[in-house]
Amino acid sequence: MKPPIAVVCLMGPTGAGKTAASLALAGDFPATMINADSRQIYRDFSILTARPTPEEEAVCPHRLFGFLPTEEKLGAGEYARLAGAAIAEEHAQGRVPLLVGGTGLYFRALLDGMADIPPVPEHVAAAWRTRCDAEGPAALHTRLTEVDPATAARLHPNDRQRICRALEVHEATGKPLSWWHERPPAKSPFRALRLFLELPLTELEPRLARRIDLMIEAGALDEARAALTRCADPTAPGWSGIGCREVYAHLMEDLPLEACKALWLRNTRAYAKRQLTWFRAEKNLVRLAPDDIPQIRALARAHFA
RNA sequence: AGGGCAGUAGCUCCAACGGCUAGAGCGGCGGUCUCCAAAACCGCAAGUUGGGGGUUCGAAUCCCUCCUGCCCUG
Repeated sequence: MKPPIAVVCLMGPTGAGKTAASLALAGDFPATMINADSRQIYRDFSILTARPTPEEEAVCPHRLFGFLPTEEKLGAGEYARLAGAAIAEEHAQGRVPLLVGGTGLYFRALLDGMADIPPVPEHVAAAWRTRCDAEGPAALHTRLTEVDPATAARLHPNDRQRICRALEVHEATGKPLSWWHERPPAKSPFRALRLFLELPLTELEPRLARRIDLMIEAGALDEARAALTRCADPTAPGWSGIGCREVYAHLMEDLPLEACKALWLRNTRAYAKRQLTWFRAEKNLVRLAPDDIPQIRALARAHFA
């Protein structure tokens, strides 16, 4: 049994300043940034997902940023596999992994592990989604009650996304989802310091508004136009990011720029709020102010020592 | 100035003939989350129905008046 690998995580709502804080740490260690953001993985959306700039990326190695085409998606399990492998490689080379991102589920999958469910073939998943569209989620919920009563009991009849997931897992593996969940996940190979950069919504909102203007100045619209030439399907996974879809509506559906920006801000704000809700319930977090760089550095130093 | 139309939750709007506790979507607030997660889902709060008066057992709804906005005519 190998000793656990020490990692430091910088978590927090969008716009809190995670990237800036992470760069402050880069000078203290031979750091490698590991992306833990489900949007910054996309190759064609750099500005729109607030990815580190090329200058920022030049400071130290960055991994799992901007590698996925727009039409592909990355589930939490697959993310955990990739990130886990990247961390092990970096650690083996004497580097210090710094996980930076705002996707709570990705952190959970990587750090706490998930049930070891084999991948479900896409055609199986698609078939259930199609059936759900035709029959409605309540009908499938009733069906789920028969094959997996435990899961059905905790899912709302309207929750089509999770009902379909439970049914496809049952079909693909022959075991109910609850059976998989009962098996404890493997012990985490990481010793993680979880730093949560917290900012109340009232302070976040003006920052988010300003960031939208900065993104547009930085060429967000041109970035979206370029992305369109590679993938023009607005339902593709990469287009579902906040900012991407509003800009798509502006470019392709005559949404005026001002309306686009207003919608963009609302959606970003709502997302930040959901993140705060998620992390509020999360245990083992050290909560600190995003601009408390000395404290962040001290905690990281102590953790890696 | 005259005529017409409108005013209902923060926003956009629905409420046959006057008749259950004035509803919905969005937003807001709170929550859930073990593989679409910047996703998906759930709960809650919120209205002196522009103001005032009148008719009526009962008015968002009918009548009068005032206020505000839009349109038409001059």
